[in-house]
Amino acid sequence: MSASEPPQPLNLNTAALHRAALSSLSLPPQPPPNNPIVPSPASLPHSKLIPKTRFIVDGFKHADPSFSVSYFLSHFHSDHYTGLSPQWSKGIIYCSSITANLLHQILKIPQPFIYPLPLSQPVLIDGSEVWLVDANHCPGAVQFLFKVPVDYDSGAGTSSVVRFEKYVHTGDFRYRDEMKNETGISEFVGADAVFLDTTYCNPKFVFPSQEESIDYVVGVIEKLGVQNEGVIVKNVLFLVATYVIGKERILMEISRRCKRKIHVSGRKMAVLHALGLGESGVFTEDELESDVHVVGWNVLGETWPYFKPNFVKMKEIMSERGYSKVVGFVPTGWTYEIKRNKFAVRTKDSFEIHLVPYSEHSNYDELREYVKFLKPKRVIPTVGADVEKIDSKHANAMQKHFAGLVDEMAIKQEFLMGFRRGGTGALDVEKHSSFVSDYIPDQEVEVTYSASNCCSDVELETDMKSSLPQQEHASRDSEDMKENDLEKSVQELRDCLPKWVTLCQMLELLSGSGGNVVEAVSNFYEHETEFHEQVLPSTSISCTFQESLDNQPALPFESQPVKSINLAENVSLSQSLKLSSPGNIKKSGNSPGKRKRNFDSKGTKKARTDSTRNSIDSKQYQITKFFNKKMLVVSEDSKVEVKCNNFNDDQSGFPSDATKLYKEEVNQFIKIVNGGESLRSYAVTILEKTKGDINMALDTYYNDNTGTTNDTNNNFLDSNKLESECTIRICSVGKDAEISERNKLEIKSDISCPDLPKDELSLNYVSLPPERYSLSSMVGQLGP
DNA sequence: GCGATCAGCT
DNA sequence: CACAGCTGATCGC
Repeated sequence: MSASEPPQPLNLNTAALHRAALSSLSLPPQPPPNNPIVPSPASLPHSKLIPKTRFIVDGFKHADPSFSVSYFLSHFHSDHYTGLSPQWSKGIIYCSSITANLLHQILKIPQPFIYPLPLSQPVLIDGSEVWLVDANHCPGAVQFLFKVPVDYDSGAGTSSVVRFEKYVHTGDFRYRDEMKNETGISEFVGADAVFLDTTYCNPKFVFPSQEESIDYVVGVIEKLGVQNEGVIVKNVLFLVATYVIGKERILMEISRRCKRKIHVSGRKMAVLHALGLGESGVFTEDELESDVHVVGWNVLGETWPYFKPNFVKMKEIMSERGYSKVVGFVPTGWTYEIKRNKFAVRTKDSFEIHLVPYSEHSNYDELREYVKFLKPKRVIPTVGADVEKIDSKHANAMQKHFAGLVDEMAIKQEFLMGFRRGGTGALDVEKHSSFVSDYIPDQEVEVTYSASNCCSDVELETDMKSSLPQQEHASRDSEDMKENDLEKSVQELRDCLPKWVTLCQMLELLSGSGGNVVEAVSNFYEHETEFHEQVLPSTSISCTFQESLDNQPALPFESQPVKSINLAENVSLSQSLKLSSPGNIKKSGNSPGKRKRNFDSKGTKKARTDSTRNSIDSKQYQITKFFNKKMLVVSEDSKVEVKCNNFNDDQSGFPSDATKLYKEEVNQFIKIVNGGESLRSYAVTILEKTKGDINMALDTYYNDNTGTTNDTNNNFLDSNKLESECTIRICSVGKDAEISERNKLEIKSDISCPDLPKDELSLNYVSLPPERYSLSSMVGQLGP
C-alpha cells in the first residue's frame, strides 16, 4: 500500500462486497440482502444498531444477513466479537487494520469478509460517511463516527430534503484530550447520540492516569531489579499479569525504561506479531533472556470479587524458573485502595504482588469531559447491567450523569417539533420497520409523559410556556408534580447518587433544582466534594448498611409506573406500551432464555450456591437501598411500625460469633483497607452485616468511611438523630449558602407529605412513615 | 455433526 | 451486574 491519499473517499457497497466474498469462497449467494421489509433481529440490543442504518457494531451474536451484512468491530476483545468464528459468512466486518490482522491470524476469519479501514479518514459505506478514530483502548481499538443521510418529508408535498444524523460509537475507550483534535471529530459535536462505554461511569471508580501506574511499576522494578545486576543466577523474577490483547503499553514501557526484554509465551508472541510488535526486539520467547515474564491474567490470583493472591502458584513458578524472590504486578481496572492514594501490595514470604490500577476504560471525569465536548442529544450506554433492556434503569441513571452536558435544548425542541410534525423527529428509532404505526393518537399522551422524565415537568413546562399560548400552559396543573413526585424523585436520586448522600442533601438538591432530578444530579456532581464534606462530621449517621432484612420479600418500591421510560433512550412506543403491564415491572436477574440445566444436576457446586445467594442479596440490596435504614412494615391491622434495619435486633448474631465466623474475611478486610487492629471491631460489625461479603463491606467502607468510623455504635441509625441531623444540616446549609427566606419557604411548600400508597401491593412496604417524608416537621424547627 | 452454552480454569 | 479469555463437556437441534 502506498501512502498516496485518495482524492475521493472510498465508496463501498457492502452488499456487493459480501456477494464477492461469498463467491470467492464458493459459498452460495445469500437471498435478498437489505430487504426493506425485514426488521432488525429482536434480540439485537439497540446500543449495537446505528439508527436509520443497518450498521451493527460489535453485534455478531445476533447477526442476520437478511437484515444486515454491514458489521463493525470496534476492537479485538471476545465480549465484543462473540459470534464470530472461522465459519463466519454473514457479512462484511469493518474494523481497523490491526483488528483485521487479529481476526484473520488469531480467529481465522476468512479474509474476504474482513475489510480494514484507515484511521482518521472519511469512508463512504452504503451512503453513510464513516470515520474510524483511535479509542485509546487496546491495540487496534477504534471509535466509529457515522454521518447518516436521512430523507424526510418536509411536509410540503413531494420534495424530500436530505439532512444528516450523526452518531458516535465509542466502542470501549479511554478518553484523552487529544481526541478533541481528531480529524473530523468537530463535525460530530452536537451528534444525535453518543453510544458510550459506561464501564466506569460512576464516581466511585477512581483511578490514576496510565502514566502514574507505569511510573510505579517501573519504579518497583528499578528498585528491586538491582539485585539481579551482575549475578549469574538471577535473584528476583518479575511477573506481569496481562490478558491476550491490552495493556501492552506497560510492557513496552518496562522494556524501554528498565532496559530489559520481556518474556512472553509463544501464543502471546503470535498476538504481538499480529499487532506489529513482534519484531520490535522488546519481546522474547527465551525465558533466560529476561527477568520480566508475562503471565496469564489470573495466574497471580483471582481478582473477583476481591483480590485473592495465589502465592502457591507463584512459588511453583519461582522454583521452575530458578529464582529466589518473585514480584508480581496485577494491572487491574481499578482498586479500592487507590482512594487511599497508594498502590496496594500483598506480601508473603519472598513474594510480593502489586495491584496496579491501570484502566483502558474512561473514568467518570473523562466520560463527562467527552460528553461535555460532544454535546450530544443523547447518551446511550453500551455497557452495564441491562443495556439490552429498553427500560433499563441503568440507562436512566447514566443519562442523569450527563445532565447539563448533553444538548437538552435540542432534545426538547425536537420533541416539540415532533408534535407539530406528527412525530417523525430525530428521536424516532427505526427499531421496527413498522415503527410508523406506533404513532397512533392514543399514544401521544404517553409520549408526553415519557418526555417528562428527560426534561423535567418543570423544565418542559417552561419550554411550553414560551412556545404555547399562555392558557394552554395554565392548564397544566403544577400542583400535581409537587406531591406525588417527591418520593419518586428521591428514589431516583438514591439510584444515581453515592450512598453517603443524606436524605437532607437530596431534598436540598431537589429544592434547588425546582424538583428537577436531572438538574439535581448534575448539580450534585458539580459540587460533590462540598457535599461530601458536609457529611464528614456525621458520617456514621448517614452511612448506609442497606442490605435487606432477611426473609423480606423482594418487591417493595418497584411500583414504578410506565413513566420511568425515558424518551431519550430510543424507546419505540410499542415497546413502552408493553412495559405498562404490571407483569413486566419485576425483573429477574436471569434472562428467561437461560438454561435451567443446573436444577437437576446434583453436582451443583458450593460456589455456585453462594453466588446465587449473593446475587439475591445484591438484588435486595438494590431494592432496599431507598431510605436504606428503615423499612416500614404495615401490619395486617394497618398499624404502622418502624422496623429498624439494625443488627442489634438480631438475637442470633452476637459479635463473638461473628468474630469467629468471619475471621478470615475480617483479616482480609483489614488487609485490603490497610487498616490496623483498631479497625477490627468495625470490620467484624460490617462483615456481620454483609454476611461475610467482603466486597459489599468494602463498598460500604469506601463509600462511607471518612477515617473516623471506628465506633460501631455510630453506625446505626437512630431516627431521632436523623431528624436532628437533618435539622442541623438544613440550618447550617441555609446559613452558609445563604439560602434566602424565600428558598426556605420553597422547601416548606415543595416538600409535603405524599399520599399514602393506594394499592395493596405497596401498602405492605413503605419506605418511611409519612411524617418522615415531610420536611415540614424538620424545616419547622428552623425557627424564625 | 454443528453451534450455543456452561463449568472450570488460567 | 463488576477489567478477558480459553477449553472441553454437554445440550439441543
